[in-house]
Amino acid sequence: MERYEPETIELKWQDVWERERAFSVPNPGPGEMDERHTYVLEMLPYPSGELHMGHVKNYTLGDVLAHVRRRMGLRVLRPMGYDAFGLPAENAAIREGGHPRAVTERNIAAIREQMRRMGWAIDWDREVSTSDPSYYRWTQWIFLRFYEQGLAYRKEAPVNWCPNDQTVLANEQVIDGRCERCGAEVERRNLEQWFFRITDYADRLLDEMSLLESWPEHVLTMQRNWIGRSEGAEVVFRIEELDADIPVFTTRPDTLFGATFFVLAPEHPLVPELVRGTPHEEEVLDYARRAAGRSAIERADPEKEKTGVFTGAFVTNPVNEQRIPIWVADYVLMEYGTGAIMAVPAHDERDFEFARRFELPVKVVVAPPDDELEEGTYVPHSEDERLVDSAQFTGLPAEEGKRAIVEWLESRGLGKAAVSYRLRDWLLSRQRYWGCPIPILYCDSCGMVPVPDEDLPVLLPEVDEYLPKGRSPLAAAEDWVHATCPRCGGEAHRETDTMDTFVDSSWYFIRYCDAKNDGAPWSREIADYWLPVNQYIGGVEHAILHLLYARFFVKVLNDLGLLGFREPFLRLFTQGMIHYLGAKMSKSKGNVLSPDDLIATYGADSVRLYILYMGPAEDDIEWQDTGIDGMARFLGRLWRLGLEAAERGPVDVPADGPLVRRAHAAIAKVSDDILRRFQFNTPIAAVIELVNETYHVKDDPARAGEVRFAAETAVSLIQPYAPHLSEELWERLGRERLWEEPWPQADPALLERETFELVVQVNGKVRDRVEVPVGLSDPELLARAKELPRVRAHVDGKEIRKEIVVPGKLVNLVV
RNA sequence: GCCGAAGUGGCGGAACUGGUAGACGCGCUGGACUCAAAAUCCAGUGGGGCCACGCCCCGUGCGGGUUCGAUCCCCGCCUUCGGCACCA
Repeated sequence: MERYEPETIELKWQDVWERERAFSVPNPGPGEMDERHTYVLEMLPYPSGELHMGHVKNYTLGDVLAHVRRRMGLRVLRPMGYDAFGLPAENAAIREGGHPRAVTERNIAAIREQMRRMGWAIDWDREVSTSDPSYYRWTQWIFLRFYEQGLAYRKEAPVNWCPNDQTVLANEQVIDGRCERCGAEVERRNLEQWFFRITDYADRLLDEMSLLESWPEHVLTMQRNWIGRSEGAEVVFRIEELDADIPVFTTRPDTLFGATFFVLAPEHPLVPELVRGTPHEEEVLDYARRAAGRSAIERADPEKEKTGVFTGAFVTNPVNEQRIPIWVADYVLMEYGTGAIMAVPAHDERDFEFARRFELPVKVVVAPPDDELEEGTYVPHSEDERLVDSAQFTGLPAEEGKRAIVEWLESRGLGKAAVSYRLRDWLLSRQRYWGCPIPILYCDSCGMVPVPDEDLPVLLPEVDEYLPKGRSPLAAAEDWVHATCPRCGGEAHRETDTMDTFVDSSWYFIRYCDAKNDGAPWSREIADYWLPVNQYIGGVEHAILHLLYARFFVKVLNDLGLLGFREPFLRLFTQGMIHYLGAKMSKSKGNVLSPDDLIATYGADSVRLYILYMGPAEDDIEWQDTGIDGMARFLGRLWRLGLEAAERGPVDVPADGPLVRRAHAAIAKVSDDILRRFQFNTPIAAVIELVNETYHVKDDPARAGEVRFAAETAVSLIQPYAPHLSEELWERLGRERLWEEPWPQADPALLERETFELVVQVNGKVRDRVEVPVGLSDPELLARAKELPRVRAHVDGKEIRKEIVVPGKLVNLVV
């Protein structure tokens, strides 16, 4: 018999699919706008190298889903593109040596070939690359719309600087004080940079989570933590000496009477003023300078003892007119709240630690009712606490106390209820070459001027030296930098920073809908037809970064009237990572598996099957070298089964029979697992079982019809996983175009059973099983159970105290 | 420290709504075919015990609880992984 040779079959069908543009899905025409459709999207790859096993898993998952949904009769959008601008691609170019464009194009070509070789059913007519002028023209266009709304702005602020990548980073790109991409310790620098006002959308990013259909709870939690909304109050403290008011943010206005000192962040702008000409000036400024020089990691070290200096100045607590000393300490962060705090050591662990170190008073103002007050100690938060020693508020429960004190402050103009967020505005400018130019001009007389829409795209200039050097390499392109002001016609120069790559990827899923449109980024009608994405699939590493940014973009674009929906991704699935030899795969560890090698050895179908068979798709899993052998063996079995059925020729398929019923059970199981449970490993096991059972009776001539039906069903069900082999067998079985064949339907009548195995327990322990007809009454089932000898051995001579019958399943006798 | 997820054979995992624990695959053992090997096919495979071809006991991280019945629900621990972390 002809051997199963994956490579021959796979190349053949890949050619067919490409020739026929088999998976291209045109946009609906005017009369088709109500057609049933779905958008299956996987996160697009960075072309910073070739595809790795994580991509293989990601895109195979999406592929299975897209195949099944298409065969269910839906119009399925399943596009692909490349996140080609940005640090990953540029660093790859520097590593490999070569111009970023050349290296990126080479990587894209390699990835495209790998995708083709995996047999993924992609609509290649919508392919998009974010570094292509036809794409980034619209990234710039969107930027200008944000700019017009005041949502893109420039300001000087302390920012994160990566000394290795020689650029600033967004907060989201700093992990434990280190650069997300290269691991270098980031530095603080005061620089003028471009920001997106994502903080304006903080509440909507939280509240509109309710519009999502299905996101993993841990991703929502991560986003909530990242946004970090806290409710409290802003309270104004007065510095008489400077005739100035300093607001602080607190979540505990109920502890206001317990404020015994006050702390400013070292970077607080009032610090120099406060100490000018005083004996404390030198010491305080010196402390502020040293704090500025410390890295974020050093400053946040929880082991470190708290440091600080007294300024010699005092503020007045608005609730009791008490004057409390002002300190400067680096445990107060300039970026959060107002950069100043009221310190309540009795009710805040950090303030308590500081108070002990510098021998400052500790005053308890909130405590459980019967607590014996011990002054000078830390009193942790408790459920039933009430205010003590707090003038007219004494005795109120803490929650009521908060409200009452805030009201009192508001009525006197000394404070107000306030909300604070951990989220910062998104720093989007980068001092790197390989990115989307920011379409802004600086005119000597008009100031900052946006590039008019009709002048887009602002093309990325060619430069000789694109290596990072701390300021944008674009500045070296002098001809490009020099421009004419579109307003006054005078001299102007271009913004030379480029955009963060996450800007590019915040709207690519919209462009896919209308990828060839050169008059607009998309047609709203088309975008509203396909979007929001019904199923998004990708790695959990983007839980905050990309997924938060894309949600923000869609909300803004919705406000601008450019989109008719507010959330981009209704359902999100985060796949687990693939480990190899006990660790995450990485080049430095030398434990990288190459998809190409695996395809060469086993064929794409076996790789596709095994990557999903290994375990639940959301779990991290360990790749086992021998595991894939099982998939190759299974496909070999199915191959022989199919060929033998094909050779036997057409036979009548009986309407019923044990194997026919098994096949229908498999249809039900596979469909339910994929479509309802989103579980991709167990369907494979179900088809393997069907094939094994069929294999055992394949040579029985009396059952040829059943065997044929079971074999065809197995081929059809495994098509989303192993499309090449399935297509080949389908053709040899005298059929064609399995990828367009309607998804099989299980006949409910054939899923019904005439008998079932009744489990009989005594005291909850299984003692016997017996095959009985479906539909017996409870007393009949009990009677059957009690007849069984093994049951009698445990029951005879004892009194049956209770009888439990679970219809269709089991009987439990309690003695 | 706070928040979240997970712990099941030699291994990856299955058990969907509280109802047969270990589906399916890997590995391993024995057998068939073969001069031999590969491939393929068949059978077995959680641990222990015995009056051993059938039955008994134990068994889903640990200790309790609820229930006729718990991998599943509740309480308390342990371990691992992930996120946040001087955020006032």
